[in-house]
Amino acid sequence: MSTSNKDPSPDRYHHGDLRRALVDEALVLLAESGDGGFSLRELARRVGVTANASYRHFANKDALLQALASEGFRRLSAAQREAEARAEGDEKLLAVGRSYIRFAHANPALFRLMFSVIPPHRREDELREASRAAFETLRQAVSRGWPGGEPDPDSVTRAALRAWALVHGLGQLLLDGQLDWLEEDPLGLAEAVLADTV
Amino acid sequence: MSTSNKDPSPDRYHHGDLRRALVDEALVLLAESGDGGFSLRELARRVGVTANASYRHFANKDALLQALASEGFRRLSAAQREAEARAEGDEKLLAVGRSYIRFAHANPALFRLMFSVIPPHRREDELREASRAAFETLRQAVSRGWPGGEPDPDSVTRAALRAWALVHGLGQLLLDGQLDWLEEDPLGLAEAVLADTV
DNA sequence: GGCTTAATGTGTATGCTGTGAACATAAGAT
DNA sequence: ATCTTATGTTCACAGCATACACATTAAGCC
Repeated sequence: MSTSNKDPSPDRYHHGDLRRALVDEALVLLAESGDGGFSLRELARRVGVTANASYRHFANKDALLQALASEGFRRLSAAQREAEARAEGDEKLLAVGRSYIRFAHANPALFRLMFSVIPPHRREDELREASRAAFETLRQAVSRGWPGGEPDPDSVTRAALRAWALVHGLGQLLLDGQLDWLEEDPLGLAEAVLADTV
Repeated sequence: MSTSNKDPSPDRYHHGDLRRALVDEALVLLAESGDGGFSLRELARRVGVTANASYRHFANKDALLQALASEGFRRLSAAQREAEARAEGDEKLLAVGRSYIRFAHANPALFRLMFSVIPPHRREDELREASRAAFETLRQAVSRGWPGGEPDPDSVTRAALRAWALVHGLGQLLLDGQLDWLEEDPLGLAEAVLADTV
């Protein structure tokens, strides 16, 4: 399992696949630092390269963050699809909502990056597409869970929006620590409120 | 309209009431800068004082932010009470929810500061009390809107949590720009989804 | 009035950050 | 072998939070 397809010897001037190494380590660093303490310099230090080396692969810090956020949306989308596939009948939509909350809980800094740090109007192509696909996954789940036949597309969108707002609110409260005050564990509380509502 | 109760002449070494001046201008600066671009130095520049002067009144940047967040919770609480008082009968609870969303919309950076920038476990006394009071306001509204008589306190708390999650999610999506894609104005869309749900 | 003392603002310095420009080195094509 | 392009390094700069020593002012006491 070498870090590159060219099996480079150590201590060479050129890294091999610095771009991938940066993204991989950035996901780790982001998880460790909360999104405040994430710096390009610290990232470069960890990868074992100069602070400015990353500028050969990303125009600036924001471009790196866009790549991370895109990766996040792809993983969220995958998690939602798996949850829907695994659950049975009426439980499917609830399972999709739960997977959203769990994703937030498992990846707090990445979640914030995806939704709050980079607002939609600053998304570049890759990120725009990845986020669109993630919402579409949710919308499809809502559509397939529709009671009775052949729903009107606008109604589906509206319902998906409503479902999104709920799980997003729960996820946000959860990872802002707004739910840790009682004996219950916060994640469990969030999931219980979701189950109550749906 | 002097800046102090002592009516100081201009250009004096001592400011008069620097602490209040800092808080007031900080709220303006916060609104202008989004919460990323808020710096103590810029704030000091605007108030016409050295960067370090603020350290006589606040231990550090975080202490200043705590004061701002506390002020935010007091205003949110007041907005919710007014909304409840102004509305009629069944509309009361919906009006409270709407006021929450409107507060977020009108004060995006302050809202983020209150809920995301300073997590509950880092709140100092003043802020802890102010935030507690704001949630209590919402809880009371839910309690008074209860159908039938004498609700069980735990049920009320659970229902308040559910209502909170919904309006918080809508507010968050709204001010993250996640709702500006269609013809409709985002605030209107958020309020419509709220009205659908309640 | 004249003195002391505490409150408050200033100056200077440190170590972090993102990022631009010039340069060095390596890899590939001809 | 030489030229070109990709990639990493060095140096430089401005802005940030913040610590420390100092200057200035206001307030209390005689």
